[in-house]
Amino acid sequence: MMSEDSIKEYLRERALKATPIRVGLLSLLSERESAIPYSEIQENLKSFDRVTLYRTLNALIDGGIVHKASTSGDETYYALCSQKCSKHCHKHEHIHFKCTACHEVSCVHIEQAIKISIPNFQIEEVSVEVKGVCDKCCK
Amino acid sequence: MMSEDSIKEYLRERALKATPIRVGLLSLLSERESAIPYSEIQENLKSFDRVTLYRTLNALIDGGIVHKASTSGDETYYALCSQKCSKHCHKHEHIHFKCTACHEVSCVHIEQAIKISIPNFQIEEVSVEVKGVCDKCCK
DNA sequence: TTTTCAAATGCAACAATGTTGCATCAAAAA
DNA sequence: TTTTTGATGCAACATTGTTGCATTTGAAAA
Repeated sequence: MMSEDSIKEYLRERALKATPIRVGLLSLLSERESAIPYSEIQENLKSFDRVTLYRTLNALIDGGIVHKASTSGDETYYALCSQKCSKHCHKHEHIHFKCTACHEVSCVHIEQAIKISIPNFQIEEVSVEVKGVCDKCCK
Repeated sequence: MMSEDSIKEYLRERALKATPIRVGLLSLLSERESAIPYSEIQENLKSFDRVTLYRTLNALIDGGIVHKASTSGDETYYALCSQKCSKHCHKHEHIHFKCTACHEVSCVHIEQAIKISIPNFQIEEVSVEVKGVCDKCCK
């Protein structure tokens, strides 16, 4: 959860103008712990043009503020990056977990690094998506 | 690489009629080692209706014969399942590797199982997608 | 505060992707 | 060969995503 002022400051730090749709998108993403599907973002920001929303999402992904999560399903989910990401370095040391019960997608930070090596292959990026039942639904 | 006859037999084993588009799709997928992007499949099978292709892909995925690979990029890739998959159990003990040089997507079988555990979460399925440079392009 | 200007927006038009209903056709079994 | 269930093709539609361009606006300079 971020205040409007801190969102604006955050945007300016990244050389992005603090426009209403950007502030709206970041508010939405920051007040939720889980990643949010595109359709829900669209619903929440439907006062803005659809094209503008696409451009906003791309601009914020480009700026290292937002990332796509769980693209393997039908819908694309979006979530805030940890503040360590930059324009040219989207590093996510977490996995995306999609709960098959509540359908929430969350970014789970894991202790052990995932290391994969394949002979003669040069690994640049590993993304892991896990499906199952989350702690809330396991109760 | 599978013969037309073995493809037909394979389909019937799974209670799927051996129609021309299904045989065509499976021929295409089996004569290639890597996963194939939708656009290329579409191009190869353009004599068939676009709708029929979608239904064919879904039917074969449903039947445990084909799976989607590397959905996180822009395009969906498709590949043959190992013959162990069934209608209700798509188990893939491999990762999807997308080469950033040649853009080929391949299913790489890895020795060590990927085990991920998160406290209080029940894990059902783990999918791993790796980007980097493949052995052919590393030379 | 007002001016300035690059960047962001909204709109129109388009392209690609994916889905549904329905009449017709064909694969596989009787 | 006939039958029948499931697959196909076509039309129409829905969603997702993109591009060009005129207009507006955020933020910095005057």
